[in-house]
Amino acid sequence: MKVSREQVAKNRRNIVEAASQLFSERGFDVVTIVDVMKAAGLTHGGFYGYFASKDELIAEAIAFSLKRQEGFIADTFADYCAAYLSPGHREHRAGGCTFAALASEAVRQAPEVRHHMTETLRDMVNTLTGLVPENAPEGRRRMAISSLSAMLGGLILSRLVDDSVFADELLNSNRQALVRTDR
Amino acid sequence: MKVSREQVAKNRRNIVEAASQLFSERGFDVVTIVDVMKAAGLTHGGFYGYFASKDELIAEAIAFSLKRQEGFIADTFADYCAAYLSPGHREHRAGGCTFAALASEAVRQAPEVRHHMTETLRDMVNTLTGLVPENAPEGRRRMAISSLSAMLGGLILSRLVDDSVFADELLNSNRQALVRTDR
DNA sequence: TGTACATCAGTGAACGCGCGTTCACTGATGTAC
DNA sequence: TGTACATCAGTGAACGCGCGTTCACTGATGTAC
Repeated sequence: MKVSREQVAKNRRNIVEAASQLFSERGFDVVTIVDVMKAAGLTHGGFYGYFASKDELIAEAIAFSLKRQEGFIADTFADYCAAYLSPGHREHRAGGCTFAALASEAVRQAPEVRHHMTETLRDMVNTLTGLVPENAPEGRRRMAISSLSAMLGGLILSRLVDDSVFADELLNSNRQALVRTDR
Repeated sequence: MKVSREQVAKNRRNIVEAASQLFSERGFDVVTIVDVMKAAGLTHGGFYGYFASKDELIAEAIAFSLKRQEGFIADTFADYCAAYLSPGHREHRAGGCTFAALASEAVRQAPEVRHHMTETLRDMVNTLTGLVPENAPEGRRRMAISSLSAMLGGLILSRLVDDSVFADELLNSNRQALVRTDR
């Protein structure tokens, strides 16, 4: 049955948001269109009224994930690191860092998706460059890049490891190493 | 047709090695058994004479990848970083670091696979702890963990980015940040 | 050492299943009068 | 404002395809004499 225009807009948002979360949690290949539509409260048949293909949904879902990620701001470098390297972030794959969630799979997506991720990463580096506690300006950007890399790697490893003590150590050691270089 | 015992052993090794490379390049879900068997010079029907399931192959292929990875040694911390953060490693997903290649997908594999990766990571941390240029012993382990995280994150981002200048910067900044902290 | 035969690794057709995708149909929406 | 009808979002059955997996068959291997 036909639904109202507002409902259509709402459904579209629900589909993209559900896809964004499910892809981040389980990956592009594992999550099916049936999964996404069910999570959005619809049946699979209606999908192609909104998107031309699963790939189109993937592109839009990643765009949504990246946009939400840009809303993540911190007042200080230490706050940024503490939030990124927190157990909460480790447990919350769906709403966390897109790069950490889809790290090794995103490389194989459409050029447009990779490009969008590249530009978002550029923004993140610039943002962090402004926060980094370092005097020399060219050292600041370098430190932003290395800090971001360490946080990403640390979070990924912490999620992978099956020993909770080791997992916590991976988070804490990275945080301590990053804030220790404050000077 | 039946083949000799040596050929059987050789075929098994070929299957595992082909799987290891293909999984690292393209991921577990994308690579099919037909792909693997073809790469090993066989047809798909023979697969189940060697393995009970695709999951069993995945476990063995990862074990192979991790074992090969353990053969990667460096004399100094700087050498280790330079080799890991090299353009060659970035381009060579198939034979490179398993953690970087399968970062976000390995989490969803069998507990046994995650456990194996955990123990290998532990070994890598210990190895690097011995190489790290730092006096305080408890600072050495922390530095090994943060360095490994930064290298992993840096390599993953460098592979993801669609701008080669930015990709190189991600590698170089990480390397410089790591060797600069030599003291 | 040579021969006869049982073994069994490899082949390729075939299976069931679940995926992405299509489509005829339904019935609420929203427009025209 | 009320009514009649065209529109079209959502449904669920159905499609083709490729996947993991099975199996009857083949013919080289390796063993028993």
